[in-house]
Amino acid sequence: MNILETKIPGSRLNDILRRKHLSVTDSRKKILSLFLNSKDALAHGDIEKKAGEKFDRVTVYRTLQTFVEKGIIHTIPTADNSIRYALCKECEEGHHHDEHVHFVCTNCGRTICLDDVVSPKIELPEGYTAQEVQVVINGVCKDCNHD
Amino acid sequence: MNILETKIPGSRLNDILRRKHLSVTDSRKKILSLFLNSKDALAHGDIEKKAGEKFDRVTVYRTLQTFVEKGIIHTIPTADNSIRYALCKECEEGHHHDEHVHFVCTNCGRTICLDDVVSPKIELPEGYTAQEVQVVINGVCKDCNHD
DNA sequence: GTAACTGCAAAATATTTGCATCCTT
DNA sequence: AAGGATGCAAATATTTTGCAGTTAC
Repeated sequence: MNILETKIPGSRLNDILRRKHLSVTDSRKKILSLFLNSKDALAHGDIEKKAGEKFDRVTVYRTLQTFVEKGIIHTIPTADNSIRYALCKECEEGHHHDEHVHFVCTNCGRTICLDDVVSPKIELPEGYTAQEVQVVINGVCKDCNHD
Repeated sequence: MNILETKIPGSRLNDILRRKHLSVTDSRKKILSLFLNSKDALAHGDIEKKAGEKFDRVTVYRTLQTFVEKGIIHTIPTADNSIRYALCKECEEGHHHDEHVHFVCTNCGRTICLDDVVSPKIELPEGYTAQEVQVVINGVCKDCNHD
């Protein structure tokens, strides 16, 4: 079985899946490699396109759901309907906390994890307790600002 | 024409719509009154339910879209697929800036605008410029913490 | 060999569009 | 009266479900 045109060694894909007690299959390796090779967050549609005709649409849905449940990827809410998914540094190490800032470029449309920018502490009104803080910043990304 | 079981005076509904150069219709008044009467953000489905069988599903879609375009309501991205809409204090005054924090209760599921909690300034990496900062906090709300 | 995963078909949902009719201004 | 808004029908798009066949372990 080949490693599906990627820079990511197959062993690494295996490791990540195994660590999450998932069986290693072509579709999971392929989809995981898409995330590992992408700097940006991916929407369901992106994954279908990038994976080619190789996998059933339903398999993509199920794989993404499994990955989210196992903490391999996380969802990023965006103002337009399209949920995006991203695998981030922290997630790879096994402990899932996506308390970093997400950036959506209004020019190129890319959604980017800013792993190094941590969500700020926010004072909540009396009675509210926070579990998770999601920050999505819309603006112009590095690449687009160069033009 | 009656004012559709609401605490909001019809004149106020008219004013808001007129100010946005929208013609005053039953569906718009009804949907606007739902927002004015609700402390929480509403999803498309909520609105259909609360409006009863009175309006066509398509009208709800079109009305929400119009309201967003005119800045009467704004969208709140959430991690689950469901976009929610809310009319906030600032919006009523005509200038649309939703730079406040949104709170999603993991217990009761409500989405709440915390109008008084302002989004923090966030240091971005070199090259990135911010236009809008969306903050969504998941946690337990005031009401649910009382139990 | 067994449990888990995939693909296919189809159902269930959600959203968009076109057009004739009705309502607001 | 004219333009805009609505409702209905239907086209699309999206997501979920059931099940039989296949694959990983």
